[in-house]
Amino acid sequence: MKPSKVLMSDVAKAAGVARVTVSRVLSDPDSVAPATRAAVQEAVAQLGYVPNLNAGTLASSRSRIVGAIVPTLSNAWFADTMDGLSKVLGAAGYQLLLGQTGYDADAEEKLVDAFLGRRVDAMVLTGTAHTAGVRSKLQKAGIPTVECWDLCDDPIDMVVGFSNEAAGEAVAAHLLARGRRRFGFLGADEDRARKRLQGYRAAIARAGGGEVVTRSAAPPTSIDDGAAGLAQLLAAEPRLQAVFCSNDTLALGALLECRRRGLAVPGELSVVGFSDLPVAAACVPPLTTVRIASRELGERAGLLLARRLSREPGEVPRIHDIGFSLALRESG
Amino acid sequence: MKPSKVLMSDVAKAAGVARVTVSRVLSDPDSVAPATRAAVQEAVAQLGYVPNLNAGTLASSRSRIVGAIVPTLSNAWFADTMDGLSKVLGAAGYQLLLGQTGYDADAEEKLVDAFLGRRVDAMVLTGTAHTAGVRSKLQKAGIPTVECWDLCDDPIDMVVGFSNEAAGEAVAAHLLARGRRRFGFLGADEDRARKRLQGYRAAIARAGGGEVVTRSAAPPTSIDDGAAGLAQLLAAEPRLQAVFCSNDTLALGALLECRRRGLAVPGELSVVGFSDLPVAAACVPPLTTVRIASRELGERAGLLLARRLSREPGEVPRIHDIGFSLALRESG
DNA sequence: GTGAAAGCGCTAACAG
DNA sequence: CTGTTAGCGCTTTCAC
Repeated sequence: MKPSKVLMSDVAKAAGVARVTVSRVLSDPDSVAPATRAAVQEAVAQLGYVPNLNAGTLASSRSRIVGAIVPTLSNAWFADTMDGLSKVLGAAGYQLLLGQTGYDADAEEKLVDAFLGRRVDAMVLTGTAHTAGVRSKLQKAGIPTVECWDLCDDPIDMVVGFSNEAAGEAVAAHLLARGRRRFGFLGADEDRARKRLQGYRAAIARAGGGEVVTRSAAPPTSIDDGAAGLAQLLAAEPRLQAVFCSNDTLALGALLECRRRGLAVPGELSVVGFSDLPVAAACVPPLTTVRIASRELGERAGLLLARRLSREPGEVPRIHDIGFSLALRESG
Repeated sequence: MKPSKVLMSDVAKAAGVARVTVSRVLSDPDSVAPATRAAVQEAVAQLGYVPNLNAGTLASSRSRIVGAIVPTLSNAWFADTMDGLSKVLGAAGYQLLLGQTGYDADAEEKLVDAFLGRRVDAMVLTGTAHTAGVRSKLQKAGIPTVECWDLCDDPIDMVVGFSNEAAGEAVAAHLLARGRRRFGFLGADEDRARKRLQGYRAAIARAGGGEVVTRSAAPPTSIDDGAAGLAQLLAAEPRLQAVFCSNDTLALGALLECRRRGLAVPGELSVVGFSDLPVAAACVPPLTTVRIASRELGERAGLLLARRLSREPGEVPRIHDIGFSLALRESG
């Protein structure tokens, strides 16, 4: 059976009014006289009327849908961001069209095309590295857009995130302060991880700290990647004193490998992660990591979009630094 | 600037054909003569035409969108299922409209209304416990629907999952075989966790195993809930020998609490989790848990829907048991 | 406060 | 293989 063939005109007839009136009751109840409104609402309930939102979208060119694109939902940090985003957007009456790129920039552009074809009212992207096409299409579309999980000077529209370079520097500074001298880095092979490495490396170089031994794995990275990566790092530099992992999953794997080898953490090796997953506080030893408020990041993005979409007074700033902090625990 | 005001008629004019022809080139290229097709494709590229999919949906009543509803994305198991679903659906040319209920059945019904209003081509729900309205609306809509993460005899349309009761029984059997006698259960306060408890309890009773001490927390549950819950369980029954947690997050918390108290696991207490998160194998001690192929579950759901949506020959079975297995590790 | 008319941009039939 | 004729079901003016 096809979707309830009850149309707005049926409701109108049942309530003894014109279609527009039904439409008004649905979208702006206060613009209709209480008695009329009640009659319409009853007819709607009686008939079980389900408005076809696509028709509405076509007529009004407002879809009440926002598109969001993440590399993968399997990384808890992105899932948390989407959780926050979806919650806020839902409360504001918007729905979430979600796509995954698998860390592929071309896949991202295809998703943008598809979402734009859907006439989404706004877009959320992950990161600030996109194809030229993504930038131009989004700018041409002129819809509110927020890029997440990083910062940059010339966002497509808005950015909400933190400086990945600065986070890397902060980790280096911390490790340096703890007296570590031989540094390693274990990363996912993607833009934001590379920026963390950049900051880390720069701060270490500035302090005269020598080379950073590096290994990276194709994202999405796993605990096993972390374990294997640490083994490689250790093979390349047996005297390694500290390793910064571009995410907590890798760090958990590194910790696991240390346990297997009987390598004392942080006694012989400091291990630092990134993003502060809940398990970071519960593992052995508790993981020192960079705390990112992933869910709040998504909520913030949602709030910004809701504000922009509501065409209310006031300019909305383009750059939103939500910062980060070091969660100092025992591993480093 | 509004979305590129290039219409299909503009493309048609530029290519010297009728609108339908453009439409055909876009939806079924082979149905158009090569020369015409090429001309149209060039015009599309030249003008940067972005078809308005909402207009198409309205005219054809096929949206190429599937709606999915989960309690929360913050639980890795649901996020993984959505990852698998989205991947498969994307490959089949469908997009994912995602909603979170926060474990609220009424919220679920509202989402169903909204999605149906969007004329989604199919729906994916979590669990088999829904309001009567959800059932009837979905059945009336007559779209392919799959319920996930559980099993039942009379699905709305299709189910793909496993028996939560049987999983609970299997855990009990395992613990019983290991000689445990005083059982506890730590659960999230939601349908599937309750079913796991049911099976667990039944199997224990059948073996003459006495009462099961129980504590539950409001979902989504955290590691802290697990730690606190174990403390409560121990307060109620200090001689506790085994605790089955309705998910790995709670189990991780329980493990943490044991460590704090110096309670030997599994020496003094067996701890068993559920879902087999990646960390389950990496924590200390490695967690015995019930392995659920969360991502494959989502892929399977996507495949079923794709098959049904493609109106190809062959009936599609309604009930799909993907099973579960015990991941026996050290904690229990 | 309510209604009438005129589309929104595309696809479904059916012709030719 | 291509074009013509009608809508899909709602919202938008602009009157009254």
